[in-house]
Amino acid sequence: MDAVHTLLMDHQIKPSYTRVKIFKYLQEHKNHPTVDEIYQALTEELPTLSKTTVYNTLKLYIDHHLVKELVLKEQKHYDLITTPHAHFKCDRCEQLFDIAIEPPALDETYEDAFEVRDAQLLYHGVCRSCQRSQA
Amino acid sequence: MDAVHTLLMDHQIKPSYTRVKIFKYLQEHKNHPTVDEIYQALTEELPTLSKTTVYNTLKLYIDHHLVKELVLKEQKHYDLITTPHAHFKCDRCEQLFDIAIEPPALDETYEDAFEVRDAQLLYHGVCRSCQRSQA
DNA sequence: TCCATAATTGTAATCATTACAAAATTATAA
DNA sequence: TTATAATTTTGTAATGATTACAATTATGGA
Ligand SMILES: [Mn+2]
Ligand SMILES: [Mn+2]
Ligand SMILES: [Zn+2]
Ligand SMILES: [Zn+2]
Repeated sequence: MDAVHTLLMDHQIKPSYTRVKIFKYLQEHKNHPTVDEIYQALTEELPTLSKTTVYNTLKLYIDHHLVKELVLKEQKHYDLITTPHAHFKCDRCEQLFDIAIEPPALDETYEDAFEVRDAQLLYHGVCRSCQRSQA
Repeated sequence: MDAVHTLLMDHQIKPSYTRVKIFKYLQEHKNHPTVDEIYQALTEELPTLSKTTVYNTLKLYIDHHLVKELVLKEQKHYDLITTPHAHFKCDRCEQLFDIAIEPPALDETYEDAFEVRDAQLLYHGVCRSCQRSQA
């Protein structure tokens, strides 16, 4: 038996050959690969693999909280307020709210490894009025 | 004299009619409008306005740190590590690094206004090796 | 007025993501 | 096994925001 098999089965996901391959690729490449990187890497071993399958499979894993999507950009928004603050985006109504929290500074561990020029802190969830307008 | 005029002039930006209009729109709409929203709102008053101009003008303001771009999504990346942590993205080499910082929790002020389901903390800048490979 | 420069426009290209229907595979039951 | 249903995978086309770029227009000084 395979650990990935049992993990997927625990989540009611049928461990098809392709799905297991994609999962194991993520296990062996923790450096936040893109869809294209996953596709390019696996297409040798799985010559009939399609990119849609990679998208579909990742969506499946994300829905089961087995994989996290790093959402780094989207339709851009513009803010005249250039002082540090955070934002909350409602996943229902798509509204964007200001949050008066500053992104934390990097501590000594990272201080000389990275020169930070900008930080973005984004919360996702459901805003109050959208919570109410549900049952 | 106009405050926007002088502000732009201070930044060596010629305060053309269009540029002033776009800037004032941002001043009067602080809710993080998109390019399309800006364009749609101004196209009545400026019938010959083009979206490219909106893009160009915003880029100009961003370069002068008069406007901040909210980068909320981009080519997606996938992370098998679903526990809270932050990321640093190098603007030169595009590499993505893990940072062992948890996004701060929302305090009482926001606690019952927003139901947070996810948080993303992203730092931008230049990584060590890219700093070195410069003069 | 003439000319150089800058600003603006419009269209086409790019490219990641999504939609969707067809094809292939797998599971289930007769 | 064979038929049938359900699921998985595929391939292509659509979407839509952003960018590239060349053409056009406006501006300001000589
Ligand atoms: Mn804001
Ligand atoms: Mn990570
Ligand atoms: Zn909402
Ligand atoms: Zn770098």
